[in-house]
Amino acid sequence: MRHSEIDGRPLAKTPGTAPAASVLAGYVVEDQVGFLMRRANQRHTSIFLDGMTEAGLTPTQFTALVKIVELGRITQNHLGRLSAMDPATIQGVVRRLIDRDLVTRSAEPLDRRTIVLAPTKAGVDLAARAVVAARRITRATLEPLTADEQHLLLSLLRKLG
Amino acid sequence: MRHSEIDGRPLAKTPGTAPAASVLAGYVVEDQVGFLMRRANQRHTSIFLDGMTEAGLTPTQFTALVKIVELGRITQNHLGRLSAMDPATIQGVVRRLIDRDLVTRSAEPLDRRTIVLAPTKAGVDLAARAVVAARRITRATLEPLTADEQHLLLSLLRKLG
DNA sequence: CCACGATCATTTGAGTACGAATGATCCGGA
DNA sequence: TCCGGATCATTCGTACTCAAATGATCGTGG
Repeated sequence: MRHSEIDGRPLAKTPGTAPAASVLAGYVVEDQVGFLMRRANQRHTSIFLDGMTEAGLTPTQFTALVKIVELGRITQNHLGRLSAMDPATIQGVVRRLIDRDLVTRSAEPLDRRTIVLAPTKAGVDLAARAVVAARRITRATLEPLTADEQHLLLSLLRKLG
Repeated sequence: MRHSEIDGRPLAKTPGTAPAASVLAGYVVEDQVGFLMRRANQRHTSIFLDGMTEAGLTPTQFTALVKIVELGRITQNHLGRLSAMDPATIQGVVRRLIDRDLVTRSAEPLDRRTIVLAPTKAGVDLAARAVVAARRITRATLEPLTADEQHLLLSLLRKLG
């Protein structure tokens, strides 16, 4: 059990490179939090994009737009912090919202470093419709769980945040 | 409650574009699964990269390498399925592992469409060291939760996968 | 008042993620 | 046998994600 023998498994026929699952010492990647969260996220993103085709928003674009509509006027970096995106990320997300005329940017005379974002009428309207879709998306994502499990998951994720 | 008045919140001073948080109808982005999972994932990725600097592996590179070491010989697309990555993604991940001489690729005469991947000695050695770091990373990620909560979270994520 | 540290926004580079298209190969049924 | 559908790997385009560097501006302590 301590010599580097290969146990039951079929040996690789590659000359020189002997595979040794034993070096992993029982580590199972697919049981790790990271792997499971990545998979869960992938599934949710897929559900999101499917359910959001009409609005044509990605998860991050949706988050940013909702916060802008909610707050009316907000600075770009501040929006990023509220939306859990760093300055480099929020920059691209906001640019795409502006390109689609969902958001406007204007100078802030009181602090010339910043740029103030505000929703357009189209942005508010789209956000309203997108929120309806988002509720469906949340339900679909959580559908494999019972109501109790759903609340449990949310509270655990909150603690992890 | 049904007319589109603005409730307590301070009104935006932008002329023309009146923000209306009411159109969101009580929707709170930061309470949604998608938002919470994205945040939890960000935190884990950050912990992972910090704890994996010695090995210099990203989460996906680590996952792919571990599966290759575990299986000894494996086809690229098959590896992608086991690692939860589509063909386009696994291609780049594997290329970087090959560039670092952690993995070799060889032709498969029995099916000339496929490419067989196998770990090098350096790949096996690195995987062994990386697994040690990965156990620490998993502990650090789950540290805010009690032991019971940790198991609960994993089982909920598994159901969601 | 001015110099220094902090903050704002942007850019670049590397990596993950996926849809869609492509070309090569495989395989099963007519 | 050969044809059509499936699978394999690659490439392209778009988007998110972060680190690091940059330049502009702000605010404060000396």
